[in-house]
Amino acid sequence: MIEVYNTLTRKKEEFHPVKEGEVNIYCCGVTPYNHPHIGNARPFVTWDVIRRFFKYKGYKVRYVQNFTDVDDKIIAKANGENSNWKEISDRYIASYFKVMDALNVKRASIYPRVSENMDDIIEMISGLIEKGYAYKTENGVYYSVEKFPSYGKLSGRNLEDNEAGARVETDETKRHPMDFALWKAAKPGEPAWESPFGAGRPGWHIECSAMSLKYLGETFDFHGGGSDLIFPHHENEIAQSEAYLGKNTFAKCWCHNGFITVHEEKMSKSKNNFFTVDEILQEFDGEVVRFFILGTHYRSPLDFSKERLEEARASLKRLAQAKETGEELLKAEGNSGAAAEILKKAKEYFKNFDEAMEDDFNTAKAVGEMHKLAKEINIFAAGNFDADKENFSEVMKIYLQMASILGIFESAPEAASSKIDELIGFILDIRTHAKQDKNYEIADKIRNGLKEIGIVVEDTKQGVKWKWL
RNA sequence: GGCGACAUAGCCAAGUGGUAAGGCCGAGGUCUGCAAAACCUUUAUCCCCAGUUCGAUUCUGGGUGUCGCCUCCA
Repeated sequence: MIEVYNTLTRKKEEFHPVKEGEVNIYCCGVTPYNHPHIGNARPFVTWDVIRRFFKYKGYKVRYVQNFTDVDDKIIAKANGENSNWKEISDRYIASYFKVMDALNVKRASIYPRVSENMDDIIEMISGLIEKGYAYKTENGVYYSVEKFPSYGKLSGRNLEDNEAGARVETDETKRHPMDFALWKAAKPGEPAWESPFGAGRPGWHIECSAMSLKYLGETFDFHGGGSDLIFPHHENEIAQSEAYLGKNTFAKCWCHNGFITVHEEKMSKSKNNFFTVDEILQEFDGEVVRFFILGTHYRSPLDFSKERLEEARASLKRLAQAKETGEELLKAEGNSGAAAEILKKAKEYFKNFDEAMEDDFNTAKAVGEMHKLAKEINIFAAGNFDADKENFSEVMKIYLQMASILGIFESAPEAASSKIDELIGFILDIRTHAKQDKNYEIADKIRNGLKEIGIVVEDTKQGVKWKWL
């Protein structure tokens, strides 16, 4: 039984998939206006492990992560360096992928961008206006929070509380201070798209509602992101989506990770106390950074420092050493040492590991169980120059299964192979979910690209398969 | 001011109504010509007070402290 903490209900809930055998996840991605810092990376490493775990459990996982590629900060940055929003967002999206590859984060099923989903966003805004949840002003289109009675249910606020703390700067054209922009009317020097309510660009929150609906449907299993997104971003997403759909069937479970802090203070771009992943990678392996993040439960705060990273490195090294020791023992001649006892222990530790992961993805405990097995492997290897191969290779399989769920110790071929799997999955996904013919073209493009590097993709009744030429 | 989270060994970090996983550092040891590396052994009564209970670190109430959200933010 998998239990996951739901921010909406403030308790752990039993997981039951919306669709049998599938897990559908939407995680808010980045606004690409800068290189990702370690705090940005946390949710993606977290969800990467969650995805791996569900996959291990036999689920088909569809994971959608957006790029907010049209945004105030991107525009500001572009204007600052005499560039344009597209160039800026492409640059930092590339940087994002580079960093995620270094952290061994698997690619999402799809990375929708605001600029590529404008029609769906506009359609949703139109719907909200028609249903009376939104209104037009000279500045754009606003969502009327007073029309949505359960506004505040995720963050545990009510409109009065918010008013008390509302900032001084108010927009006179809004009906309520908490009303938020769905569409911002075009301004000189800013990119704009045509719409029935005038040229302009989307507000921040509507994109995630529109794109999650488009790629995951009306109800899906998990919606994730950093806990700073609870209010207002996710609160607003709920208001938009549920008002638009006319029912409260949006994300079933809301998951929020804690922050990475520096000297016990939240790391953020505005506080200028951040460390980009790039600069950390100068000194530490991506695997170490990943392991550092997994050493603490995802909902707890995690204080960043060089000392913590060094600790993570030492701890990870111990695990790596045990892997080598075990593998060497397997290669050794002979087949006499009895490994039945250690296999029994390995199974027990794996059960603990699995239960830890089932309990709100407790990676910190899971890592502890892996260490216990590492120690057993070391002790066993010290006393047996020739092991009972059959049982001991089972032990090592269990050990590597733990590693694979955590996403560590993946050799280059394994990583490449898993990347190919992702791409194939992506093709399959497009075929299943595509609305537009254009998407089939993309699938064919990927297929042809793979062929160029020697991989043949075949359609079968069981799905899409691949092999080396 | 409103809402919320957290408080476990030198450091980091799990966890449970019946006397506390794991890691790092330190100490001792094995091995080695010495050293290093590696491995083994070893280190706590859980912020304070009151209550519930046969029994609380774990539940309840109160305090203290730290952090976060309420403004862009993963």
